Amino acid sequence: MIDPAIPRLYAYHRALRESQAAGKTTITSHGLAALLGHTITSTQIRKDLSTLGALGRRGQGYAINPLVEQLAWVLGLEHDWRVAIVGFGYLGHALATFITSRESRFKIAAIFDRAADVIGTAWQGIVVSDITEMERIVQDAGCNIGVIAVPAAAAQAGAQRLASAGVRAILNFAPTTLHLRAPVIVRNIDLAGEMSILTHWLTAVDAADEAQA
Amino acid sequence: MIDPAIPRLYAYHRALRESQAAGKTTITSHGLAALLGHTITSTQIRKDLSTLGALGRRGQGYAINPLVEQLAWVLGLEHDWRVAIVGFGYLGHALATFITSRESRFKIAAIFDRAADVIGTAWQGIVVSDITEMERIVQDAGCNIGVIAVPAAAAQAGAQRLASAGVRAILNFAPTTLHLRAPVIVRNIDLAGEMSILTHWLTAVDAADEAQA
DNA sequence: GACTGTGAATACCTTCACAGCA
DNA sequence: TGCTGTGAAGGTATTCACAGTC
Repeated sequence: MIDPAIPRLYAYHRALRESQAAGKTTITSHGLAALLGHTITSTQIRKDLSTLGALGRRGQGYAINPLVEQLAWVLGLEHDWRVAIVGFGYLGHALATFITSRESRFKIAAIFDRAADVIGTAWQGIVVSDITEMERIVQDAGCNIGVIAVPAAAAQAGAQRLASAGVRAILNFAPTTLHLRAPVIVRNIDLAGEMSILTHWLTAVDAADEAQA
Repeated sequence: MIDPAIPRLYAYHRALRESQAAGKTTITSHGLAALLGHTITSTQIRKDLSTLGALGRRGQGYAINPLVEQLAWVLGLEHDWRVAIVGFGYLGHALATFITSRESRFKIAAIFDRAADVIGTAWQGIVVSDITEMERIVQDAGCNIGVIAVPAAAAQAGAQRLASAGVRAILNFAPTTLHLRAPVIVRNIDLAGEMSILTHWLTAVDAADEAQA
């Protein structure tokens, strides 16, 4: 469903923009790999970039500016995107701040919560609305991306409302599987799952150490 | 570096615990696939589970209880883990709540921030300390997992402090590449990167629609 | 000399197909 | 019959090796 190159392309985009900000104008595939902490090989980088067209100069490296532009284009970062946040607790709040501060192409266009004491308050000029009004407000605001930041129990209902309002891309922070039939892409960010990867690795390393001793 | 089966195993673990809570005692690979919204095939599930040992009964399915135990063991969820949170803004706060509420094996054992008005305040009995004191406090508290929830500019310094205090697993929410030489596993959760995957997909779908029209 | 671009080789992961059991 | 467990097949992503270019 999703090409594994895309997250890499985004990583390049980010690293290159940092280089750009630092005043660099060209970079080699090796240099980029170093910026990324050698989590990606230079060969991989060249393969990925070559699929975007031949943007490098043999013997020289890549010109950063056109590369950043090309990557932004492929990643869909040339449009503006309007984001609806569902759930405005600490997490929702953090995400709203994060999204707007980092990537100017993303605008928070609607915020929803269920708690009476949160509804009606405003954040950056956006009034928090009741979840039951989602369909109407999401459509009026023209949101095309939804972020689920509610507890697991409320996630499915929230996602359905987003989908029926026409949102086709959802970032889900609730630790539950969303069941949607519509053509919606869902990215799950499962904190506990990520923690498990760490704990698995830690125990695996410990076991290896003991076996060696 | 990390086996792609691990996130799946965690997904099984989660779904099975839900089944357990619902009073079920056995499940088939098909049933589990359905719980997961068919994001994983039943064949894949059987392959994964068979690597843990032959836990199923042919013709019957799997007994849930031993399976959950086995999965917890493989994932390292049998120990208790002590987590240090670096950065206690909205995000750090959200993560602290999330981690403790969800998985009883994870205890927040130390919290750090740089802002004077946050240092000294307490959360669930844990006093927020200055980042400069990290080495000592992390070691005293016996933290084995660190969570980076500070802005990108401060992430590298925080991670280095964690690593030098002996933390070997870091969950990084800052949108930057951490450069650590020690044997530390880092999982990056890059919100903007995830958003890019969505925007790429949305633009790709739009392009396909237009081509068809 | 240095670095890109890419066909070929490899390694990896997933799916298929079916044997084995209750 | 129903479902697991698994060798074999298939597909996909990564790495290698080197030709091509500045």
